[in-house]
Amino acid sequence: MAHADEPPAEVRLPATAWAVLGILAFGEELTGYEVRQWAEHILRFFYWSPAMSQIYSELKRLEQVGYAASREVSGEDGRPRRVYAITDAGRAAASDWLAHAPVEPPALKHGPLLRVWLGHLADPDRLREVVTQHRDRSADLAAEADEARRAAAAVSGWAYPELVARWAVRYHTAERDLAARLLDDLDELVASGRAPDL
Amino acid sequence: MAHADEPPAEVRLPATAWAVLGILAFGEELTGYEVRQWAEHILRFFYWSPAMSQIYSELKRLEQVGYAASREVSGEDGRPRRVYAITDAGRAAASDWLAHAPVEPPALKHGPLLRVWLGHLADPDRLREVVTQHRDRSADLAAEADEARRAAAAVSGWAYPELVARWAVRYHTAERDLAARLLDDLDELVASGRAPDL
DNA sequence: CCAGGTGTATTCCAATTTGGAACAAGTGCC
DNA sequence: GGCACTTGTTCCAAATTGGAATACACCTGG
Repeated sequence: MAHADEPPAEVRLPATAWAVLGILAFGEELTGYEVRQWAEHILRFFYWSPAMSQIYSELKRLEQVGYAASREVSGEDGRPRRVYAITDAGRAAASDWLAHAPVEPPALKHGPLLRVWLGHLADPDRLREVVTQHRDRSADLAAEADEARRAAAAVSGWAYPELVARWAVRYHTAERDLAARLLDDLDELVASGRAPDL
Repeated sequence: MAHADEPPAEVRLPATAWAVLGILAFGEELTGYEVRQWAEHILRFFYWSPAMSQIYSELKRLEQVGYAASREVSGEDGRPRRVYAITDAGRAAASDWLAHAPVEPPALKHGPLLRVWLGHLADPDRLREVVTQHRDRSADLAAEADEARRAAAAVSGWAYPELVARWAVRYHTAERDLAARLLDDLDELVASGRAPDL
């Protein structure tokens, strides 16, 4: 039987919660809104952007379990806002999670590829359009990731985010190239006449 | 005011529903269980594997809106099972979706990278371990995708799935290489002594 | 000075999606 | 005959998402 003075059974949190706590772990006091902006800035290159509503509810949960603390402050405009900061317990829990939690494999939902997979139901020109769009979007993302990388490089203590941003540049560049090659394969398929009709 | 003989307002379905309908669109009558297996086989390389429960509920919904039809048959073992097939309306709706629905950008949740991003909270050896694991898993996935590619190549009419499988091989190979480079960057960071402490 | 747009900040809700367990019945192995 | 495994299906609670709604402050133009 478990006795009472064991370390409190680790609270099991979804990855999203850790991502939010991770943002706080960079040390600033942030509002939910600002957490959202950080997520948009960096996280989005490798980890979807959670909905506002989810960020706010995660912050509340983090506070409930003692990993974050909030206080009400009034901004320059006099409006009250609630800022959150990570606690020591939160930092410890995050470290523990990093050290011990099993790592989920990357989850990918690739809309453009799903379309190609069902290519037999579509017009070849439409497929080209879908893949072209994806290629261009990937190129844009790579450029944006590179800006994020430069921004991270300018901040001391952001060596890891910089590394991740460098990875993100390469990732989205690879996506661009993969899309370009897919486009070639698509053209070749159509040219060869082996494309199943719709 | 809309009049009654317009084409029925397109039912708005989540992408998952289209993926399931897409599996049926390859023409076979399948049980929910078999749909699941197909998803495991191919879809997983570029589109998460939905939960069993979700597949069954999507099938029911597809039947409700008339995109799929089911009948009860008894298998070789005499047990009753419900098989689903796509209808003409379903095929038309899928084509229409392919042709007109806006394409969601790929959604990625990269657990391993999230860990690296929070590297300042972790032991460098642990980070190496996480990334190494990811690199090896990617290599495995690339090999498995290559098998799927060969399987698809053997079936006539599967030109598009084959194309997608080829893309998947390249994608997971790229992931493997990206992980390897990240590992190098990690080592370099630690060697340079610029790694923020935990 | 008031309307309207934009940025900050937060909350609420319905629908989606997930994970997991539970149930059931056949098959193959020892 | 017992046991594990595969096929096949259902149910439920929880997590997650998206979207809209609500404020208030600031700025711009008429």
